[in-house]
Amino acid sequence: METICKRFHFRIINNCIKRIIVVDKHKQSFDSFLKNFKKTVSNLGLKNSTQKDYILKILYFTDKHLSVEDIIKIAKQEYKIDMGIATVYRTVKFFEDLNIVKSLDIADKAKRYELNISLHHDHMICTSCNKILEFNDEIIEEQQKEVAKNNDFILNDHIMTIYGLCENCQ
Amino acid sequence: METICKRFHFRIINNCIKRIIVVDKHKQSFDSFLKNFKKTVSNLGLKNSTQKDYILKILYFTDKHLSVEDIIKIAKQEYKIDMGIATVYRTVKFFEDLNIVKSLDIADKAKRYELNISLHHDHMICTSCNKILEFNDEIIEEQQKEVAKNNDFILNDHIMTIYGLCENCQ
DNA sequence: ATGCATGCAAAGAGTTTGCACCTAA
DNA sequence: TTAGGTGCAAACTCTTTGCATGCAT
Repeated sequence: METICKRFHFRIINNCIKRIIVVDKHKQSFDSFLKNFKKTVSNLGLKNSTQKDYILKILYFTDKHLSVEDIIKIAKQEYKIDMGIATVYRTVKFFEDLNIVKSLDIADKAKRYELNISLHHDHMICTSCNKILEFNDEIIEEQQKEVAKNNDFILNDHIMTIYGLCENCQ
Repeated sequence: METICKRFHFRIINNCIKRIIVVDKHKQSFDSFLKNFKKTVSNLGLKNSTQKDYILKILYFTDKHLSVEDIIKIAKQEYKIDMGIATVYRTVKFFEDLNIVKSLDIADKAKRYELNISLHHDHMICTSCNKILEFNDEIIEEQQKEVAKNNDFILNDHIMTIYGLCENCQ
């Protein structure tokens, strides 16, 4: 059972959703996303910058979970732009505050960042090759609400990460 | 529906299990646990030390998730022992390798450690007061296996953390 | 013109490592 | 006796901050 969800560029396999980012197809939606973002920044009384734009663009057009160093490297290689590390840290933090970016802790290593504009999903991390797979499972989502309710806890967010061996590393 | 599981010092509420560590009751079981641990260390051709013993004891007799600094503080206050920070880092890492300790990443802060000798459980963290509640939910556990299976992933471990507001902070 | 944003470098926080000394076996 | 353990300090990695300058509005 496999369906392709064109709208969100997700492939749905047995209730699990893997994100497939098809860069070119996003082009148009990115432009409007960026425009919208810039407006939000203005409305907050803050200033736009090419750095913010590029960091957003880099996060938008990747299927990976990037560290701050990754972002700087991509900016340099793909866009021939040098960005100060402090700027990138400040910007991803700002994006987190705006709730358009989520951070992900991977054992021992630097924090990684990803855009938070698609469906909520969780992660499977291969402990051998460090590959990150994404999934979304309705039953787990529902059951979490149940658990929170039973503990008088107001659920705002959650992280779920499965560690193991991916197909190739077994 | 509420049962008390005396053996493991857990209270079971609506399928959710909260750990209640009753320190005194553990006394006897700790002694045998420690004995067993020391034997394991010997069998590995490694050496025991009072530092290892105390770190194990501190982790055993707490219901909190301790950072390395916490462990040093408790050692000093409760047991009048000074331990080098490097020793504590090395020891908790060693415990992790032995699979008797698990580490827990909390946003932005130092890693926290807990013993891994009881039932598997996950965490709910209050974003207001930082309190950590533990829970275990069979449906979620099962569904994770399902997800892993559907993605050709061999599940070894997982982390699940719910963020929200606890009863008191709402 | 104003005030937020940037980049650099220095400072901080958390963790690891080298080394001389100590101690369990 | 000797291999591993410990504590100190230095090193390292990741992240934050202060400040002069740059740039969007």
